[in-house]
Amino acid sequence: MTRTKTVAAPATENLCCSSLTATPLGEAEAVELADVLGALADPVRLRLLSLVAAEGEVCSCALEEPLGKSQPTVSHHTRVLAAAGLLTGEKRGRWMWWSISPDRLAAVRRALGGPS
Amino acid sequence: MTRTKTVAAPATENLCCSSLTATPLGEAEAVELADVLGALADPVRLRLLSLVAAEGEVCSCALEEPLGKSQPTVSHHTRVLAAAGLLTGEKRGRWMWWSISPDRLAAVRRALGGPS
DNA sequence: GTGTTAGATTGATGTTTGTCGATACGACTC
DNA sequence: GAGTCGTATCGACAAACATCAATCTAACAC
Repeated sequence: MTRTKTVAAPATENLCCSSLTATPLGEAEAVELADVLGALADPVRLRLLSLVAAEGEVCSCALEEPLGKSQPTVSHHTRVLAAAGLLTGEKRGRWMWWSISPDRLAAVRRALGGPS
Repeated sequence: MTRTKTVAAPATENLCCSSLTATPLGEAEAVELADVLGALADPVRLRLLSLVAAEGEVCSCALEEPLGKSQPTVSHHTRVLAAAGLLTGEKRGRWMWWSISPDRLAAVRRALGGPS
């Protein structure tokens, strides 16, 4: 009956109150923000995010070819992005469907000194 | 007579036209953006940027203590940030003064899907 | 049940990165 | 000139990371 299971909890970070350009960043906040930015700081993951954003929702199997990476590598990258809260995965039958978490990306922009 | 010398060219990247949420990101654009994000994806560098942003202009020597890092390490991080175009250095006498390049940070936010 | 397929996990490997001690360079003072 | 002080660079080392082949798991079809 094609069960549905949501996966990859949005990590424990909240990323809510820090801003580069505002008050001096605390150690813990810096580590949090660096983690998310680290998830973004890879060309393959950026293109992956971009593909998902363009389609709205993408199956894992539809990522290997445009990215030119092996299946384990794609799985690794989706995992990293999901752990950073940037991607949300939902398993439907045999397929894993990914969509982006727009709030999370907005939080990163805000932490980078964007409009609150 | 205390010469002034500007240092650290803003790198060759322009980072002008790419946006994660718009059209699919090309390989080259992804690498460019990943480079800048990689420069940001470090807790020490984030705190360094934050310190500079708070003060407006900071001497290298005033960074070692609040960051808790050795002089070569601080020099390494300022170099990485300057190479990414996020920091601008100006040597005045024996001291190196750093300030942030706000345009660059704004470009990163835009590339991350912010308002154009 | 068997076979097939999509995805995750494991293990290994080569590369990159953060860190610091030692040293070299440049600007100043005397 | 000699000495001092702030930075940059070099070399080394450990930790983190991207990648893929091999394997395991889960969901289907028959």
